[in-house]
Amino acid sequence: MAKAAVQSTRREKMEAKERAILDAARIEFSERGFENAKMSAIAKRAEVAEGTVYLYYRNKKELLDSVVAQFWQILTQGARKATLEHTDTLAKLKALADFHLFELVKDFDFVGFTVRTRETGTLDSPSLNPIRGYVAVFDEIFQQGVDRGIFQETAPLWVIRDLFYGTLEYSSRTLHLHKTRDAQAVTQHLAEVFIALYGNTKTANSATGLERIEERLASIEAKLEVRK
Amino acid sequence: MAKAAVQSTRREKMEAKERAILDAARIEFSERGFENAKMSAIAKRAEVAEGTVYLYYRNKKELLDSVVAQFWQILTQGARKATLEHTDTLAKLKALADFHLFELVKDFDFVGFTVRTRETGTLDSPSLNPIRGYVAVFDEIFQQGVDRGIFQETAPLWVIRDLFYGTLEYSSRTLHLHKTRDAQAVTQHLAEVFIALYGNTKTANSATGLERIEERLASIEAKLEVRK
DNA sequence: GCTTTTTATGAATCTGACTCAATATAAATG
DNA sequence: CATTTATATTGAGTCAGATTCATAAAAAGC
Repeated sequence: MAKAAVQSTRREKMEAKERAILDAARIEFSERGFENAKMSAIAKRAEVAEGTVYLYYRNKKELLDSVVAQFWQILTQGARKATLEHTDTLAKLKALADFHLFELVKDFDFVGFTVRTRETGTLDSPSLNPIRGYVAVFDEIFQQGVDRGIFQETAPLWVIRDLFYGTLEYSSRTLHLHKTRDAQAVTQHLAEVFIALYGNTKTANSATGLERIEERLASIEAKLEVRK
Repeated sequence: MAKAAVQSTRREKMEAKERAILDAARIEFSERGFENAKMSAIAKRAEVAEGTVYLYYRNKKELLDSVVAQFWQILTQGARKATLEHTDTLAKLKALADFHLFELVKDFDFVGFTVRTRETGTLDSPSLNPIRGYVAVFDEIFQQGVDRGIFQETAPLWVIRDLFYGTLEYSSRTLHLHKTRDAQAVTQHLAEVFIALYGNTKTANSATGLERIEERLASIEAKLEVRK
């Protein structure tokens, strides 16, 4: 009994230390960026010796990876929560877009180097997994829309997903640069894109059906044009 | 005369040296990435002493900024060239998308840290100007489409632009990770987005025989699908 | 030619990531 | 509880590489 208690205390101590280092790193990286973040400062913030950091993380880069992974995990939780508050698929999508964009702009400086990590990572890099979990949130919502018959997959899912996240991520940069611009304009527009492009005509009335036909015709014309 | 010749030779020498350093830096950064690029290696490649680099560029970061600026300038030239080969606005847009995506995927590792520079830069950072020049290419094409009456601005231009570049940039990451995926799927889809969303549908038809028309449309779409 | 100004050099400095021999702490054993 | 063994922590020392600066070379001015 006593033995178990001691052991768990030991493990807990180490876990607490690891968490302290990770928290310290997140703060340091956020405040200074990757280059200017000092391992010594992280160690001091976490109240451990410099060498101790290296017992938990192989090097600075790996520490960053862990911080980034944690960031995406927390983001995923938030996205799931924000999304569950709605039942309508389009409302869910809008909520996800709003949440995502808001978070990206809020933690902009931080997200900056999470992106870089993604870039330098290879396909099977473990640092990609949290991001996979995050994009899955979108996939599930869209799939639900298809199941419910209000969306149709007019393009490969990954293409649609990339349009969604790509637009939001890029927009977060411009919104960061131009504080006066309205984030709602982006998500609102994105919602319209989804209605116009993937909205299923079966549920529509005859008046919007006509518009859909015109769009489909235009789309076909474009395909023919491009193919030449 | 002799004096002028000497002066110009001198300036030319310095300009050549500056170019040599910039070229050396571009190669070194491309091959090793920012972190692993060594200033000493850049100096050696440019055949100057290490200290000389610092006469032309304040530090490593500023050297990177210059390389990035050059990159976007060259990209802008290429985009203009690719775009001028078409007269139809939609074809121009498609060409720009294809060019942009192709270049991003090709120089993916390099683009990686150009993005970071953008992120860390402020609104009036000079390193942003080349990117401004680049996005202007899109703006001009879209504006032309509006003038010609085939596009309508259903959202603020910056929102539309961000959707365009955001989708492409994000997709370039996906394409880089999944080599098997087809870039055409992205640009094709993007072209459809533009038709569906911003395409001007002035030419309305009477609502008679709606179902017959829809049947024929489905048939045509199916044929197109098969041809892929 | 000689003086002044500009440009180039690379050894020396400085910073910060990372290592490792020494030390402390906890668990196991008797 | 004392002792041995295993594990965790420390921080001074190493090392790589960016940046500086006293000195030298080259060019311009006179």
